[in-house]
Amino acid sequence: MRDVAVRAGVSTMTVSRALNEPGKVSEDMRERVLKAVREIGYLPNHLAGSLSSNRSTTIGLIVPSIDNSIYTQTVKGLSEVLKRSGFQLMIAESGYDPNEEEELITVFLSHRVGGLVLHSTEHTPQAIEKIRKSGIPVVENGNIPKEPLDMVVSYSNRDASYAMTMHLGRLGYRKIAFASLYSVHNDRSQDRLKGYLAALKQLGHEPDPRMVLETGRGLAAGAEVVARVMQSVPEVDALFCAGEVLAAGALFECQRRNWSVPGRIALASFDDVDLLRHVSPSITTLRLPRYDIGERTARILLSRIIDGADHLRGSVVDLKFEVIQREST
Amino acid sequence: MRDVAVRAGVSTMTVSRALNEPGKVSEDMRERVLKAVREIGYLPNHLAGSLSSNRSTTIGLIVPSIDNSIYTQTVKGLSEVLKRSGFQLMIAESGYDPNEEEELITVFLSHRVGGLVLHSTEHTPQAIEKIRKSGIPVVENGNIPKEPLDMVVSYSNRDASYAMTMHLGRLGYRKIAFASLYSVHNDRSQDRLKGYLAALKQLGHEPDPRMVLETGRGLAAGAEVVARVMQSVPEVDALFCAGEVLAAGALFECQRRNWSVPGRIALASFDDVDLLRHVSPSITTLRLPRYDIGERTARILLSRIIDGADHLRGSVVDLKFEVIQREST
DNA sequence: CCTGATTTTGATATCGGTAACAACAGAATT
DNA sequence: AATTCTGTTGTTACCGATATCAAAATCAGG
Repeated sequence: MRDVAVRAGVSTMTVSRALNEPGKVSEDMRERVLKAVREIGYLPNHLAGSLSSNRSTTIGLIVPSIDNSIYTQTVKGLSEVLKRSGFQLMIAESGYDPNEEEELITVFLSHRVGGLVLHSTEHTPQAIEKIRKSGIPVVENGNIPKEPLDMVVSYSNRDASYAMTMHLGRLGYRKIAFASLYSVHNDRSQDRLKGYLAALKQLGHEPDPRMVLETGRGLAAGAEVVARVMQSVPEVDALFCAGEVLAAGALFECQRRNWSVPGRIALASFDDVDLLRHVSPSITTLRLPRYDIGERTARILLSRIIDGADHLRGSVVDLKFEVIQREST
Repeated sequence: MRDVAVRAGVSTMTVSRALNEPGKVSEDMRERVLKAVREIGYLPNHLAGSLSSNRSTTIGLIVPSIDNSIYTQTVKGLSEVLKRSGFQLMIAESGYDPNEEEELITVFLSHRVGGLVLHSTEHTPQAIEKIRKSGIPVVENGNIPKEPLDMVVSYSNRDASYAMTMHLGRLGYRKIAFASLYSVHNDRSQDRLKGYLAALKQLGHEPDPRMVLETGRGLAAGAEVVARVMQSVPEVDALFCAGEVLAAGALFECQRRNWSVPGRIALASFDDVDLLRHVSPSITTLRLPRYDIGERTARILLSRIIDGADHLRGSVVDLKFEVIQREST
């Protein structure tokens, strides 16, 4: 930058202003500086800028697992909005482990990120303490927690699960089984279970532990889960797979075993992934606002950082979801 | 840091050393500093550190599209290795646009990343110039380009496509159609086509423009493409879908139309995604070293950055792939 | 116990910018 | 014409660390 200043015959301060606050510099001065910048091929040093101004255009994002197709839409929404404002995204994965998350939060704070996006809503006390102390804005967006850290942009896992279970009940299914991902350190799973149980109660169905299952991710897990429940509770007439592509895996297994869907057993899913629409029978599912979550998260974060919109502190955005009735129920 | 130094009754330099070069500081001194760090809850400022030392622990990654399941495995491999060495990942998406890529490269260079990972292998001359000038190590990993920018960790799209086409030929298919993603600004697609054509030549088949198709991403695109080729070339007996889940989409379409697979038409795919294994018939495909690419990329980059392994400059790592024969061919 | 070698610690400049305020010019006000 | 205001540019200090070299402390050998 010194070089640019010399070449343009001005002070570094003027160069800085010409580049970052064009309004505060005269027209021809700006021209002169930009010319020098071009001639020298000058690249501003963002580290120095952030350090000096104590402002950062980097946002830290922590997801449980990068290779989970579910989050990618949210990341895309985040990324697109942030990019438009010249912000960068630093991404790391916590592996569903709060301690690991804490570690990553520490690293991100060290990097002086301007904001933090956490998919998980379960954090260690130390992590919470550190974030509080740092004072940077945070958005949680995997769920709507009881005690938000700061801001929240999400849908309610409990409500969505409740809605789908009620939907199945209204369609006349009497023995509705429920499968979710493992619920340790995963309050999304826990809340989905709560929604399911609340709906059963509302429907007047008796909950049956044999019809509440947990499993891993992937098509194989879905296959396993439908086989397990058919075996232990033959009279089951519907299975709500509250996780990723479990329902598709279940469907493939049903086809292999010649269990008609939805005749013998109905299947419902969580999340509107492409696959569920294209199998036959197509699978009833919930459409969740994955992309919107990312977009809104970015917007609200930018408002806080750029506009200093302090009234947004602690705000909770509960985005809507939708039950999509298809052939499998 | 000043606070820590005061509290421990030493200079900031000693604090810095105690934290970053423990070997250069006496045992009890280190203890005293660490104690002060804990008491104060001191978080090092990474920006200041990088600025001062002119070293960076941030790696920039540019992928064409974040929501592409194909890349997530690679990102995971990268992420895991980098995390272990205390490096961070900055991710952005170029939207398959070299100009956008150039812009992002500029931003990353401004952030003084320690290394760059590019999935695309097509860059603007200015982008190349800037990277050269910056002197940071770069890895390309979407393909093996003719003229690498620096290092390459990838598999050969051409070779993989060739291998699958030859596989189909050896199985006895005579009319092998080929579908890929749009090839503008996508040399992966272009190379896959080259591999296909080379194999046809080798097999002594006549290439037929009606059997070479391009389409978008997703299951619907796969469905469309199989319908299109069956319509225009009824005697086609195999379709090699060289992109993502196209083959699965094609399979679903075949099932809807009652075209038996592989009886009426055989299907082959690119990339070993879970889905292809679980449909029936299961789909013949290529297993590509997606995770390994990320891992190796990270390793080679770290060698260059940490160990200054200059002999690695310009090295090309061609990772192996594998044809997986399944029921669909 | 002294000398020279080796650690260990500290002082100072610097990395590349921006904040805050000062200086100056020309325009507007009186 | 003197005064005030406004807009533009410059000066200086500092952001929070590390590099570099100097100083002090420790150690070994004679």
